[in-house]
Order: sequence, then C-alpha cells, then structure tokens
Amino acid sequence: MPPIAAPDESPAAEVGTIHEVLHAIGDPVRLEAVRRLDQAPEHMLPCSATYDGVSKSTASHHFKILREAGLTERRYVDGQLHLRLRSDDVDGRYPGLLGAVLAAASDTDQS
Amino acid sequence: MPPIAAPDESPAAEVGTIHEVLHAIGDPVRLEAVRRLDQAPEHMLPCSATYDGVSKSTASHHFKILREAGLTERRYVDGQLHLRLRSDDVDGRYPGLLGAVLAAASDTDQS
DNA sequence: TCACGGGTTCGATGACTGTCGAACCTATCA
DNA sequence: TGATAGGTTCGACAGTCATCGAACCCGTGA
Repeated sequence: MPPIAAPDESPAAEVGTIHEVLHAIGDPVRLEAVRRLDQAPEHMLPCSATYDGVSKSTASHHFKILREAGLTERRYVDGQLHLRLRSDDVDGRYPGLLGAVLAAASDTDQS
Repeated sequence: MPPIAAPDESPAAEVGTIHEVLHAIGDPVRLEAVRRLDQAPEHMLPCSATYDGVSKSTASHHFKILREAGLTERRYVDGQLHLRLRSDDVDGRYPGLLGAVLAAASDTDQS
C-alpha cells in the first residue's frame, strides 16, 4: 500500500523560516528524530521509531513542532502513522543545511 | 594595533556540540549577530555593532552564549572590545553548517 | 461492536530563558 | 584623577517550553 497522506495534511505546510527551522532542530529529541528519518528508507519511519526516552505525549508534542516548521509530514503506511522527512523541500529552501546538520548529528551519535 | 585577545580568552573555547551550536544560533538576536560578523572585515566587529533592539545587558548575555558555544571570541582592537566569528574553527568542525545557515539568514534579511 | 495499539490533546508543572535596570568593571582620554 | 564609553554581572521577572499522565481519538482486526 503506498503512503497515504494523513487526513489533515494535504497540502503539506511550507518550510518555515530559518528561525523556525533552527528552533525545531535545536532540541536534542527533535534533532535525533530528524536524524533517524534521514537514514531511513524513503526518509520515513513509524512515529514510535523516531524517539527514545520520552513519553508518547512528549513525542507527539515534538512531532507537531517538526511538522509546523515544515520539516516533516505524516503518512499512513500499512495502516500505521509514519513520519516522513521532507528533505527535498527543506534542501530546496535552505541548500546544504540539513546535510551539514545531520552530518554533525551523526558524528556526535557515533562518538 | 593588531587584535589583542581579551584577558580571559586565551586559549579560545572549543567549538561546542552540535546541540550547543544549534541552540546558540537558534535565537534571532544571536543569529543576527553571527550574520553581521560573517559579513564584516576579518569577521570582526565592535560588540555594539552586532545588535539592535535589545539592551546592553541582554546583548552581553547573548555574547556569552555565543562565546561559550565556541562560535565567537573577544578581541581588543584600538582599545575597543570586538567580537570575532570563528568561522574557520566552526567550519572545520561542522563543514558547511555556517555557510548554509548564514545563506538562509541573509535571504531572510533581504526579504 | 469491542478491544487494542498507536498517536493526539489538554491541563498542570517545574525548569529554562530572554529581558531589563542597577551596580559594577575596563580601557581610554583630558 | 575623574569622567566617559562600552561591556559585564547580578537579581528579578515574565514568558516560554519540555515534560508528564489522563482522557481522548483513529485505524484496524477479531
């Protein structure tokens, strides 16, 4: 079954301002979610696979921030809600930003 | 007179973690300061030339955050305290990050 | 239809953070 | 030496924000 947009998510939000984007990835939990999405097939993961160490409700709050900053969107895959990183859109708006941030975040993760 | 390090600033701090750096530039006042420094000769400006719209004490608080994240250092030039952006060090640690962030910040500034 | 897994919203809370003015510090100059 | 410009530290404060559990919502399957 191909990815289906979540009900309230067509069309996707615009990529936010640089301030919004930096604020969104400036939180460690959110940066980690973005990093995992970036490394996942089709940049997509079930929500629950994007975080550890916080509660479901805290995670949900973080998802909202990422979504509203235009970094992610929601998709139903096989009946389960996934997050997809909109790296194409973000890269179009801020060339090189995600790459540099994620390279740094991955270095940190491996150290 | 060549730039002299401020008294408590030899050696310069290390460039901080990606979390620290993103947090530092995630504030609009601080991002603007970094943007101005990036565009200044030798990436250096008098402190007072790096901000508008906040008080001296607030600015000083922001300078401290930038400095402790390893993004800037202090220098006396002609008897006046300047800030210098350590773009070489930051670029060495996080290649492409500053460039992408500042390109985005400059786009925003010109719009 | 009911149960369940998975995610969202709400309200509360404590921690964090940007902000300011006052007092202070530093370098410079008359 | 005293004054000044420019920056720092301190304390206070209001607003923000990450966090949580409870209640709720949604999609799915028995």
